[in-house]
Amino acid sequence: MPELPDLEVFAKNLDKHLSGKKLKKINIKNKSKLKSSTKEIKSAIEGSTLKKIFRDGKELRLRFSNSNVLGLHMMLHGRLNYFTNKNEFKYTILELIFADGTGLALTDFQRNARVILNPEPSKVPDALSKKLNSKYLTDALNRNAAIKNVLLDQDVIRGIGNAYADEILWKAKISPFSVSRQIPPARIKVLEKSIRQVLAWGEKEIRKADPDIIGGEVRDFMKIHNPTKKKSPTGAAIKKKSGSRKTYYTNEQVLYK
DNA sequence: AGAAATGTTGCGCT
DNA sequence: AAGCGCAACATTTC
Repeated sequence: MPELPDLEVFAKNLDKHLSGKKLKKINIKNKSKLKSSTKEIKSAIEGSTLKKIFRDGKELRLRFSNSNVLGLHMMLHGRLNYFTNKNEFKYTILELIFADGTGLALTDFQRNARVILNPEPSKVPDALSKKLNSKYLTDALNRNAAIKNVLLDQDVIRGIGNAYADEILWKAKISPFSVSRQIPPARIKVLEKSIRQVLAWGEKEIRKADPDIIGGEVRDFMKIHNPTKKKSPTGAAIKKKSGSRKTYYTNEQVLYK
């Protein structure tokens, strides 16, 4: 269940481990969520050398020497696993086998992880991109939706998920239920900073906890979106609101409405 | 042992 | 008619 900081660490670790290797074979074990045909994917990248693995929004991308790109979206439960010789993981969606024998398997017990050949470039800024400046945010927030929903909207900003949205809003001292249009300009600037700071902090904490991680999750360092904590670092009681996703917040956050 | 978790899509209600 | 909330996806982990 990775969010942006997790994916950022995975991408860097995978890149270090796999870049420069030649892809010998790709086996697609589950086609249910596939947009392109197996044949198209195989002919696009088999025999090509992996140049770079990076993150874009909530996707991992593998770019090959012939410029073809394989996008991987983990959805809720997808994970990546290395193997040698034989892939014995359950729920495999696809496996990549490199010329030196290294294997990488994408697994998902829910079978929702997605594989996309040559994903369309998006105009929506990534949460860590420079295009996400105060002007963009001010325009994007000019609507009546709750601010948390705006942060989670991948058509507004790509990469923020449920847990980090709570952390970001606590840091910015904005209630998740604030009407985004009512947030004053000075607060929007604080929000902009908080997005970058919280995501960078998450990445650092994940790497500290598990330097070589390429799958799964590290969450226990979270200050607010954390079921084991009762109080924020500044001593306010953490409240929870259930919905389709749980929201954690405190009274330290101002409700603009 | 039952609830909670995570992202996206699509639908229905207001 | 924008915005919200819910169900579904299916299993693991606590």
